[in-house]
Amino acid sequence: MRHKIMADDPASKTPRYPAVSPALIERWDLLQNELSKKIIHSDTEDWQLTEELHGLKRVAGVDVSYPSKDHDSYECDAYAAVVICEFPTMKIIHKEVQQVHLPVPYAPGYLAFRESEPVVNLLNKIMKEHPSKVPDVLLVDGNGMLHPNRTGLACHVGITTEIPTIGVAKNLHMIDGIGVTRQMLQGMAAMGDYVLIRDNANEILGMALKTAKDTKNPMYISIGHKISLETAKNVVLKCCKYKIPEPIRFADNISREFVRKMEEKSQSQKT
DNA sequence: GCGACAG
DNA sequence: ATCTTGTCGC
Repeated sequence: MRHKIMADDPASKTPRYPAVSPALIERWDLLQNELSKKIIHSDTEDWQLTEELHGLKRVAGVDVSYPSKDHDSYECDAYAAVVICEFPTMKIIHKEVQQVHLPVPYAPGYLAFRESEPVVNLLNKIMKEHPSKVPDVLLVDGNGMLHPNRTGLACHVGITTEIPTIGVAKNLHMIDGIGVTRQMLQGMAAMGDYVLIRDNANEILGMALKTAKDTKNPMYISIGHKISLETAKNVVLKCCKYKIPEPIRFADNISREFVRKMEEKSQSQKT
């Protein structure tokens, strides 16, 4: 059962998010419950068979950045970016950036309905125009199975593109009251240390993973599609030079850069 | 009892 | 997600 979210609470003085209609939320829940049945929780690719990930050639990161003035409105324009890196060197071999229109707001638990379409479109473009550069695995900023309906953004993107995906979140999303306490994280000292996160039925949803030596907070990793959590952890660690895995960090930088340029341009047009 | 909630 | 300065440490 889901917790009530702030956007649905009319008594809230300062709603954190624009309201999404209950009817739409209901449809989204149904869609996610259907999608969750299609998730493949295990390794399906040859490169996933060894600890060294022999045969893994390309890892991509995706991100969407927003203009500061629009980020809290119902719909807005944004920039989506996909950066493909060579594995394991993390050298950028391809990037795609595109201005996109997002027709619905962010609502906790339903990020995919805002961001998955633009991301999938970019990946489709790559498959069509640069088939030799299609990534073997995709790191998605956000959650996979570590999600109220076990179907976060990474699952949506993985199922529609059929590319193995991993959810990589900087913050923990509240699920059925499950939190990660300081107590749970206190043993994590070295890069690669982790704590499994389970739901009330004791099913493993993901993990808190220490991805760099000098970070206080872990990253939250979960599977999206066509990969095991163990392999997902392995991929993420091998992509990390800093706290954020390189492909996501690059995609973040590039999409932000485009937002900045867009804002400068609209500013100069006013004057 | 209230509040917590990926980006 | 975005707004933002300095500051502590290797």
